[in-house]
Amino acid sequence: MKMTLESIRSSIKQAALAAFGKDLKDVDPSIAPATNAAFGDYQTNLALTLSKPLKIPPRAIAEQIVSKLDLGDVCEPPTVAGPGFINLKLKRAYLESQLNAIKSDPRLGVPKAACPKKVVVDMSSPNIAKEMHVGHLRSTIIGECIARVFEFLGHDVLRLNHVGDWGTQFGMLIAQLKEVCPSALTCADAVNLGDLVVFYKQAKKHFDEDATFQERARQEVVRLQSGDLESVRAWQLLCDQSRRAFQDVYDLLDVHNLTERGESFYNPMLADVVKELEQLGLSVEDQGASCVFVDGFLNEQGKPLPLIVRKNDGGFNYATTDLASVRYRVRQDKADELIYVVDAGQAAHFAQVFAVARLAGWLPENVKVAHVPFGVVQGEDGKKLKTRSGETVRLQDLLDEAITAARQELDSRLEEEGRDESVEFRSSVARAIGIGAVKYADLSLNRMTNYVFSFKKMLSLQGNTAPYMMYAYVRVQGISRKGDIDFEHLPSEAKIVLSEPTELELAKHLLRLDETLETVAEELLPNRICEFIFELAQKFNQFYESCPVLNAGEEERTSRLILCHLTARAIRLGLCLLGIPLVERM
RNA sequence: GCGCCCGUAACUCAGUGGAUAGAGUAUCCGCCUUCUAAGCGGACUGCCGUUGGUUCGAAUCCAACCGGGCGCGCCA
Repeated sequence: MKMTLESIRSSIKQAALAAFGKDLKDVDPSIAPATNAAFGDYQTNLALTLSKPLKIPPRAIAEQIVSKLDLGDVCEPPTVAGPGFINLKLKRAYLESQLNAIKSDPRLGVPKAACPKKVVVDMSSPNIAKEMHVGHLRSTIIGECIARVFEFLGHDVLRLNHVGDWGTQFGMLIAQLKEVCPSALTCADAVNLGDLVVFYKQAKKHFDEDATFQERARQEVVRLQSGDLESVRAWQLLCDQSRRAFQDVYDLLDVHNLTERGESFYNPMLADVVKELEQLGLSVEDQGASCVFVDGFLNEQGKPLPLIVRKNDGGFNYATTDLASVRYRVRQDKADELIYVVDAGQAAHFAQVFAVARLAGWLPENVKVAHVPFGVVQGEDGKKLKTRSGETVRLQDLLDEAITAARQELDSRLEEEGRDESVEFRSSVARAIGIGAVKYADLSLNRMTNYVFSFKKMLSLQGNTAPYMMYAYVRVQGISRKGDIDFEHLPSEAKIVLSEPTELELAKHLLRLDETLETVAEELLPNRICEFIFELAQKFNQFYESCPVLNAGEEERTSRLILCHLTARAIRLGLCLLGIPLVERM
């Protein structure tokens, strides 16, 4: 359908040139979807924009453009409305031919990128020896969705997990374990992640209360950082233990190909990052720390705010690591686009890091960089989500609970409908619905807004939810079972014929998939995909309601079967890009 | 104090320069002898936080203010 937009654009532009001459050769034809279906399918407000520079009333401009306009077989004759809108309506025959063209296209008419890019997506980033929580959920699933969209568009995507696996807290933890649970430092599986979290909390308390323990913790940091074999081995065990717990969550969320490159990965580069900044004359010593000052960043006294790249104790911090990551991803990974899916609270930090990276020349102008921020997940009280007792909610528990709730819902519905289904069926459907509901509830909102986490809402199976989408898909599969239809092997000469209004609506929507995905890749907003498939599911249900499929006359029957199949494929693709599982029956 | 984000229907949210501002939920009224009613149709609901400004045109851009969230020099 991109072809459609392109061809309309160029037609409008040619008409404008023909009517008003070469001054308009750089004009943007500003084609937009119609604001109201009654006006047609697309509109342009070009005449209103041109009125002032041309000193001609907009309506007259619109009429002159229309008189020169040749839209061939694509649109009905254009009309001028209101103050000077030009309304365009796609021809039925054109829609039919477009659908006939995409029905045998595995990509549903979405072209691959002409210039594939290397895209690095920084996502998830949990901390070793800590539980994953809802903040990681957002980063993980938003990042995964963005990664899948770029991949589908033909780009080369590298998903990176910037885990928190380094820093002073490990000294604390190791010192504590030496005292209370030395086996954890020498053998695998002596403790699980839950135990580690407890030890971590003990360590923190101990650290705050006991000066001699503080000293021991610091020595452990030094030993670890100097590469002491025993310390490194202990650290690796801790990391492995956490990694296994993370993997359970990733499996549940269907996240794969996530390359772990934690903070420790960048250790060997940090000194050089700082050195290069010095050589470039970008950093200065201030209160014993090495700092880079960039215009426009101020602290609470209104004084210039530094980006500290080496602390006064000689150690490096996360700014150094993040700078190293930018440099490495451009130099070694040869990235064309860097995406950091990190909560909105880090916006200032990333702005500063990117600014310094630009100054240092590590981020050339042709490399795009984007911090993809997202809002906080709140509890019913409007504060950051916590359990009743004030603890962080474990992501694993949250997902388990969603599956359990979905299972209860399913069981009671099956009983109501008098259906007898196997345990395997029940668990796999409950899992798909539970996980799908949590993901969809998150991805369907604009990622910038904070949202209130509510099982009741996200598992409610009505409205703009994953199950609604799954249900539309299941309905199509139901047709296939009932009519013994093999969608993959419909007669190749079969043609789409559109007659009913709901068929036309569904057809037009199906043809807008590529515009949608292009927008998602530009704006990095997964909720646009949700919006697209939600409207698709709605239009399908309307069609399903008013157009019999299996009982229709022969030409219509096959045409509608194709329409059903295209819808199912589009929903499947949309959900797949969102990372949401699908079921054939539910 | 400074910076960033947010403020749209009773509720949860779409909507970043165009025509009468849209969905879902909730509420109410209809529709199952016909492919799964987790559905469809209809009704109801709005000083788009406030006040100014820019513009032919503003929920959208600018300024100030009010209310909420987050961040702001050695944690990451």
